[in-house]
Amino acid sequence: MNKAISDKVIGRLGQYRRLLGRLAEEGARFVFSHDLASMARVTAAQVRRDLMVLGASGNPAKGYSVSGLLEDIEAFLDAPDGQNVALVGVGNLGRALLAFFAGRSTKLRIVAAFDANPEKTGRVIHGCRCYGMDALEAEIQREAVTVGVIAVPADAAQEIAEHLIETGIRGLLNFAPVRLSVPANVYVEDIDMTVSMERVAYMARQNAVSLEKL
Amino acid sequence: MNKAISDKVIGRLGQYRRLLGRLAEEGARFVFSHDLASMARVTAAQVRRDLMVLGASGNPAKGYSVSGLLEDIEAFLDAPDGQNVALVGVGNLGRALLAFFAGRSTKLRIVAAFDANPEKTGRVIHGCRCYGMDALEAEIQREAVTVGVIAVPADAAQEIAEHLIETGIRGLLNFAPVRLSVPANVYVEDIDMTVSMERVAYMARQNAVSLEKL
DNA sequence: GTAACGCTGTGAATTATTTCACGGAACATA
DNA sequence: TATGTTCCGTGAAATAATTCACAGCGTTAC
Repeated sequence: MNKAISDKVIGRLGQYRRLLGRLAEEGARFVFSHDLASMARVTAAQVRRDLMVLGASGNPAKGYSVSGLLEDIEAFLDAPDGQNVALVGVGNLGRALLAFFAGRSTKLRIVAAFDANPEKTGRVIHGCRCYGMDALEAEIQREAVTVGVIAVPADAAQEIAEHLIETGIRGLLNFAPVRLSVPANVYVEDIDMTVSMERVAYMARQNAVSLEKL
Repeated sequence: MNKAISDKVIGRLGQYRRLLGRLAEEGARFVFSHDLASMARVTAAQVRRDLMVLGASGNPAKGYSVSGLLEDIEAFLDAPDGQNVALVGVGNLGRALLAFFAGRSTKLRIVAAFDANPEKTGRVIHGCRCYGMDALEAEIQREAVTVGVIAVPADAAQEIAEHLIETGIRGLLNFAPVRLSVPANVYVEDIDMTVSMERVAYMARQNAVSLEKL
């Protein structure tokens, strides 16, 4: 068995992919680890270590092939046929997410949205059709959805997570400010904007204070 | 000088605060570290270690005082008079953020929003007034804003970050999928939904695969 | 009054993550 | 072909984060 790769590495590989895409557009054929590193704000050693998991290898004189790396990262991160995503909660945030992800990637597609409010049912928002909560299981199975995005109020999130897990979903992106309780074989990534905002505020204050000390 | 506290600890303290608030509403007077731990999905030792930074202390028989801890965390995390926040970018995401944070906290207030599109200027969205980009500096200084939220397209983010930093802001919450280049005394927290989504998709796939191996 | 319990606070150990540092290889130049 | 340069790949070291584990204490029960 291959020794589990940490989520930090996965995240940085995603970063590198984006940067490489930009480089490719600019016509770059090769890139050095320290170039990628400075773009991603990490060290060159970190980049090289991250790329080790791909088995990709570079050339001491020219660096890494931009297109080669892109292919390697894609082969590593993406499912060959892509993965379908379902969004639950079509409020302000849900709609913003639909807009944000609409057409962004062919490998990750938000194929269905669900909302408890029946007024939303049947509408098509940023190319994505809305369903009532009662259609959740059937639609998720029909589309073979593997990832769920939770954009509902905090008090509804746990119930919806359980519902999604019942349908077989094993990955959740959770925007609700609660800690979900899920079985060990389900991966949850929390995007907790409240906590993030508080942290930035705290750190901003520290920086301001430490300046005064100079 | 007090040994810098890691951002992970700050984040968890924010979590604990939210959980304690909920406990207080339910009428709980005392809480054990393992209760808080199971709610926050961390270990009890982790909770106790995090609380050490507050200097707060619990009682071996009753645990920690809920209201006492709340006060201690507040004293630690919040600025006594609160902090003002400015949002740049009033697109789908920006509006969702305004809705999300509207009235949520008296300590962190989004007091102004800015957008390059002149149609937005003058509008009041979820209680927050929109200004043109030319008003940025004056308004930020008038309101003594200390935190900036960047919700603009990737290619505009760096320029706006620089502009915000020029006005004196030392903390940024960045939703644009780019790595900002900022001086060392500015704290940036990235919320990179693309990377998060890709990571969840990858992890979901791993979980699905590891199941097959059983 | 005192014994028993179960928790806190924390030094030490462990684990995870990042960085250092250097041998070896590919290319450029002459 | 030889030589120099620069970077890659990676074991080893360093650092950061988490968990273990236990002494000591407040409470409760008797």
